[in-house]
Amino acid sequence: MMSIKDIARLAGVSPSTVSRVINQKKYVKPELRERIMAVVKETGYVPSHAARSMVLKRSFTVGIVIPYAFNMFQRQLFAIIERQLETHGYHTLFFFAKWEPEHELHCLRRLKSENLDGIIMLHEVIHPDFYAYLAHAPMPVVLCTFDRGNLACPSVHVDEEAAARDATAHLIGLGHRRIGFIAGSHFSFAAQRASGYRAALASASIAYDERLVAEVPSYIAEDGLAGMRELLARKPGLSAVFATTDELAIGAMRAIYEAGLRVPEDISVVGFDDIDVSAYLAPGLTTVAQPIEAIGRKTAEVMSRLISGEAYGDLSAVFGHRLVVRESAAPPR
Amino acid sequence: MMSIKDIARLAGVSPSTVSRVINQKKYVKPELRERIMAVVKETGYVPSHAARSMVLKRSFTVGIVIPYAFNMFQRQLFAIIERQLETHGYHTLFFFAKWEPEHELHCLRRLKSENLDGIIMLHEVIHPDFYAYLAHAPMPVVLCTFDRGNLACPSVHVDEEAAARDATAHLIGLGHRRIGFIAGSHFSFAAQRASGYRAALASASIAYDERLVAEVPSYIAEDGLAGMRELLARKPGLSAVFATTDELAIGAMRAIYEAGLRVPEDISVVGFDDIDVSAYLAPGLTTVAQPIEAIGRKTAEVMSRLISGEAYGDLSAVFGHRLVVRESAAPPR
DNA sequence: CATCTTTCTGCAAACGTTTTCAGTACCCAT
DNA sequence: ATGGGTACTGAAAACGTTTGCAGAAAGATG
Repeated sequence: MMSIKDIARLAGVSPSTVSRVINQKKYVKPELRERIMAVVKETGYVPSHAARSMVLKRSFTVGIVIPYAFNMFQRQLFAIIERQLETHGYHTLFFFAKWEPEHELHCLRRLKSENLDGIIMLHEVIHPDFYAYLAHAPMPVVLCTFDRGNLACPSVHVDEEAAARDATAHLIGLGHRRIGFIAGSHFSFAAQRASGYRAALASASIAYDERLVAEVPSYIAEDGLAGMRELLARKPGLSAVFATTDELAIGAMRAIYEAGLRVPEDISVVGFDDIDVSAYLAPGLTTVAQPIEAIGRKTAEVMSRLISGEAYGDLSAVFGHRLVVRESAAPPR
Repeated sequence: MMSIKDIARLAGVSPSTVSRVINQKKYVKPELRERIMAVVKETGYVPSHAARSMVLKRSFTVGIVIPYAFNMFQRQLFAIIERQLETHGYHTLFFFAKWEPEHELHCLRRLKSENLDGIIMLHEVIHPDFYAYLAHAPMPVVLCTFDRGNLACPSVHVDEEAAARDATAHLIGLGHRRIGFIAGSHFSFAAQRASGYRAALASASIAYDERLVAEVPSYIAEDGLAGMRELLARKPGLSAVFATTDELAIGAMRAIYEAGLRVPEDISVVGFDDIDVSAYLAPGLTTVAQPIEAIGRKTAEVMSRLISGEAYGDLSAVFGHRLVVRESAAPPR
């Protein structure tokens, strides 16, 4: 590949001058500038990122750690963050982390090797070494969609518990009393949504019944299908179900359909996240929407400010949620 | 950050020796090796990717160009490719390209700057400069999900036209005669699927009627909704519709639902891609499945072999498709 | 005409690695 | 003792950039 020396040779100048032209520094004779630019255009020369990042000791790149099996909410979110970071002048490097300590270590190694300008965690990890690194990382760290008390970095998220409470309360308000719950695992948002579910029941003086709860290992529609099948098999006489994510809700709706029942006539369904497809289902999925665009923008903005040297101060943000009422939840018959 | 010199100093050896230990070369006294490894462990030192890639003139990284607004099929596919590349020992760098020539140029610049070991195109581009670069790129290029005659690189894909023909023929076989089509744009797969639709009609001696065709700008459910609404508004008396992608089909199903009609009783729907969610819709979406796992594996394998120096020979692969019959298509009433 | 800026350019060092080369120390066979 | 491997180690160059420094040329000021 062409290097800056080749360009210098072709233009009959020194590499320093070429560098100055490329980086738009002052003090280069217009005539030379033009001649060099012409050579650059013609050869299609682009400076090596590696060399550049080595001498500048920064890469203009933000690393973003996301779950290997990201769900659609996360998919939308990281696309937004990527776009926003680009407008702030940063590239984005993705690190897919499996839910396995050793793979996380592998990720961590790469993370360290890339001398990033910042790290966005869109994913909670298991390995303590990972958190230990984040706590003392030489670059800013921002947590997105979750919080972690013992980590002193800003975090951007919604009040998951309150949101789940509202979703459940919506079903209660419609007159439901026997409300199933498809619970997720691993991540703190799952626990928070679960406790929102319980809190809503409690404030309506409805006893918590564990026969109404199915815990599933992951967040894909398949798990929602399995979870709902199990719930139906237990015959706890439920008239509604709240799922930890929209994808689980979609699977649950399928299970209800396969059981020969109808949504919402026989069983109401409420999800969480308001992923793109939820509005296009038939019936449309009632769900609680996170302000995904705002979360993504804020995350990128906070990161950008931290990189520019702003203090950690309190850049955290907790956004409000919004119940999106569609057709999948109705009063019980 | 810690550099190899720091490790050398701490272990009381020269950087060369540390390098040899890290890269598991022979000829290092076991005692030294241990001492150095201990320091590496303790400090959490990881070699700089930039410095490494500069001197080795390779980055062990494959770039993958995907559409900015990737659909769910592409999302599944790039996750598979990423996973496979990892097993081959390569990292993956994502380049999101918008459907705009200038943004493609921006991508191209980054692509050049990263001294990649290979490039996988999961996305067709517009700008001729981009193709010009690919044609003479100093690293292997593999096209995935599309082909391009004038580019001498391997490509991995299905026979889009045959697949679309089968999908349409399925509807014809069920007895449909007035079959709508929601056509996509930009990409060659859209044109190929469209010609498959026409070919199926032709072999059943059904006249092509452009009032049955709605062209949409993108591939999200929203476009399927709009396209189907338009088709219904034209009142061409259709009893079935074939959509260029599953996401368009989902939007179309929603439009049918909103019109107070039912799938498949009033209108049958067939999609293309078999994305994850299609199996969980109610009714399940009849669609044509691409062997996504095989496509992803093959793409990564071909890339890996090319990087290892294998000749371009004929590494291309055309995979077969499979019609997945679910409940969204039935005989007309 | 001398001096001082200002504008411009190139040399050389630095960034963090890998690898060639030259060397040292040791062992073994002459 | 001499020679020749073999096992090991470090100095130094190289990769492609940026930038501080020095110096040159030109213009401005006294």
